[in-house]
Amino acid sequence: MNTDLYIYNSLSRQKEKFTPLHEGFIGMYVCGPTVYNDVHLGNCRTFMSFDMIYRYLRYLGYKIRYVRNITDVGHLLDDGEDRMSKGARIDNLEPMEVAQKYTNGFHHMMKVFNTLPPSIEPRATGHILEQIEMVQDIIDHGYGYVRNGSVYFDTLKFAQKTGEYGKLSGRVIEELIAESRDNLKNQDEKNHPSDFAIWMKASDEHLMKWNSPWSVGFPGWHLECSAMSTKYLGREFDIHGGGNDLKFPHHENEIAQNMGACGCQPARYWMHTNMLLLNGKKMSKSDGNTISPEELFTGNSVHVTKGYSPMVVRFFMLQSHYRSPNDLTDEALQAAEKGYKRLFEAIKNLGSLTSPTTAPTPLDSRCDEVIVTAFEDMNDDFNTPKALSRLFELVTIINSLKEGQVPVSDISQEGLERIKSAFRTIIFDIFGLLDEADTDSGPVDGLMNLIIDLRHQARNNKDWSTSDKIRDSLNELNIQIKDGKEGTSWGYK
RNA sequence: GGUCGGGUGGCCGAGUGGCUAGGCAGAGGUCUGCAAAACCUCGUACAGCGGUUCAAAUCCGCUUCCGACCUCCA
Repeated sequence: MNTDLYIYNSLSRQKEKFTPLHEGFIGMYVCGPTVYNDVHLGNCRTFMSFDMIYRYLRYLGYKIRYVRNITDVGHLLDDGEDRMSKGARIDNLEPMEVAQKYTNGFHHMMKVFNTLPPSIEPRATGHILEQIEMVQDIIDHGYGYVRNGSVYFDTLKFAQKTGEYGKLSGRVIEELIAESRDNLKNQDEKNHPSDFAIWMKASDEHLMKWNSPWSVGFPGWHLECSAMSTKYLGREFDIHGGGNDLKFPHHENEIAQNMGACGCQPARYWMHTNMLLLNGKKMSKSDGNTISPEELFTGNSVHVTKGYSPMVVRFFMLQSHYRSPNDLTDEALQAAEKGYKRLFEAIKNLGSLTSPTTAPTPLDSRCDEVIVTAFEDMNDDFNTPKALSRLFELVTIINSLKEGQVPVSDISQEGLERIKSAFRTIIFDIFGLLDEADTDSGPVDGLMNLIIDLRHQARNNKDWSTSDKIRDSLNELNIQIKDGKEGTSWGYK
């Protein structure tokens, strides 16, 4: 078995063997949400992807410091207004009240999707000092200049000296230079159009502002990630992640800031998740092509015919690779829902299986091979759809054993235990799925056993009208009766 | 316009020079009192046009369509 992990590195545009900076330890930084609005479903995909990655790295035995920030300042709109301030103005709230409200909502949604909390979740407003220090470092190294109280990053100088600007996003600095010839005159304070603010002087009516050596103002958006990743993970760390729409300018500028301040490329592996589409198009509020997590759960949207549970959504996302675009459609969700239920039904069946066989069997080796392959798929840049397909190969075997199409003695008890263990590890620990049907407690099981028993008696008496009435009435209640070789079981449809 | 990534069967979605992806839907069958469930079998596929090759969905070129970024965005 190939136990090396390969990760697609956006910087090199190829899969690379993963080697951490410090053996056994991983530092991972993921760009978190801007908390000025309810969390976007596409955002959820990104964080679920990195949750799966975090979980898999943990499974591999690494000790991980997973840092995911909360952006609560510095994110400018077209008109120059800060997102937080705008949210505050609209809702008539303190900026921090807005941040708290949507942070709470974000945390709730992350919990609903069963993502693990990061090790550290720093806020931009809690790290103003670190950001000011970084601006100073950048100025000291000659890559920042001050204009009217604002500080800009000198991309041209940085590009010429290091040759690094544009590497991640594929931008060519010569083109940026060429562009500048036309635009230079219109540039207010900047030397070059691609220069970006690392500190901005605040206007009087600006709500969120701090003292600095240059002005009363606020940090540029790209700066927080540079400052906080450096603070918690060091100048160099292993993995930096985010949505691929952040590649430029955000991540490109982050690299420039880190290099400008400390002289080194911050992350060894840059990982980018792809977009979530809705009906083949990008989600967009303005043209109505959008759906919120809540609407998806309740079915209260023109885009879906019914609600889909958080775990079905998570399963749906696992069915595509994190680097591929994923098209959310009602039909695809229905398919995912059935697949999810089939998988968890098999897990239930697996739990009830025991075998009298003690010696290894051919079926044992076949299953072992499938399991090994599933982990190899995960080692190949976290290929969850492929690993999932292996699991479904086992689902068929499990069901055959359960229903007697294949004698249970064909597999050994130890072989069964290995499948159980692999399922636990992959489905629950790595994929982060939960059994949503597993909420029954109290009298329901007892009642169902009683009903099934009565139906069994009716069937023995060939009283088909009674037995069918029980079956059909339960069916109307969304309870499905399953007559198997080993007796009758039931489940929610 | 520039940069990057895509177009795979009815739907979603892996694969990336010769070898079954998988899920859902469909057809036939086994089982069943009848069904359902489960299992078995089956089908149609690689956007189009050229080229390279013994061999291409996979590599190259062109065309076309879609998405992301270039301006706030996961």
